[in-house]
Amino acid sequence: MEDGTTKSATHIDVPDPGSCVRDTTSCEIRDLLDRLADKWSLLVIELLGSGTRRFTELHREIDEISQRMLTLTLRHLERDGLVTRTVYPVVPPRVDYALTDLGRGLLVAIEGLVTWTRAHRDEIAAARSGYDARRSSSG
Amino acid sequence: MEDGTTKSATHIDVPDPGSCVRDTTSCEIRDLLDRLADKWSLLVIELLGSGTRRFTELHREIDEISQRMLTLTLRHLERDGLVTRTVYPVVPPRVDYALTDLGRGLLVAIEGLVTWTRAHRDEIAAARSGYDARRSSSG
DNA sequence: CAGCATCCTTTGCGATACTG
DNA sequence: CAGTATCGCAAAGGATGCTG
Repeated sequence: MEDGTTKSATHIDVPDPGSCVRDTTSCEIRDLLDRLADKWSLLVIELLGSGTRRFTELHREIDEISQRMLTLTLRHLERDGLVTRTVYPVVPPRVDYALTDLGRGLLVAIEGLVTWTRAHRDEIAAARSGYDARRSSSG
Repeated sequence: MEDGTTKSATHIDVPDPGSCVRDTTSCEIRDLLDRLADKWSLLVIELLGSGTRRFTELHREIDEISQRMLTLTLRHLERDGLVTRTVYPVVPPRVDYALTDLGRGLLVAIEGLVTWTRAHRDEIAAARSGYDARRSSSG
């Protein structure tokens, strides 16, 4: 368990996600998803976008997250070079998390999507209602 | 199983994803993830970005996808108003899928992320190598 | 061709208890 | 405070077989 060869389910062992062979769009999207398409990464990035946080601060701000998933998410982001982890050798321990330049660049791209979502929420809701109505009434 | 009340695991029954109560960023991100953060949605949207496709064409172009997941993904996107599904009453059957205007708008936002990913692949790969090296050599 | 239904495996995640 | 280790469940997704 000391090296990366052994697969561990829960320990802080961040395996190489979908190392994609060919250089297709499919690959890039898979890459993107591996990095962001989990339950918490985007949210953590967004929060860190407004400034450095300690572990517990993040935990409080999200609070539906378990410490396990917060740790896992942060390690994942750290590994990808999106956030920095700074440990202060004090008691009680203090660890700060912040976005890197790379992470801030990604945040910008993410904001584009968030903005789009915000702008088109109603249209999507309407589409859903229409779809559901259509298939429950007749077919 | 005829209406939407019964939860079915595999049938084409697209339940309301995370209907979020409060109107926070957290909510919007959850919404965004519910729509895009599965294994195939982004890829399908990208493909349809270059033109209408039939079911089988999509299946061929992705080909690691199962028909089940392709169907599920398309229904999901259709329900959200991102793609249209056009059935031609011919034998053998023919069904065309295409992006809606809404879907094309989303595609633009997605392209931003894909572009970012493409531009920073190397940095991320380097960050990973560094991280892994650091933690396997000393700590 | 374009699905639907069923079974089964895998993965993600939460809950909980423990530690430097 | 900031984690780590283990357990267990639920949801996602794959494989296969059947149908109009």
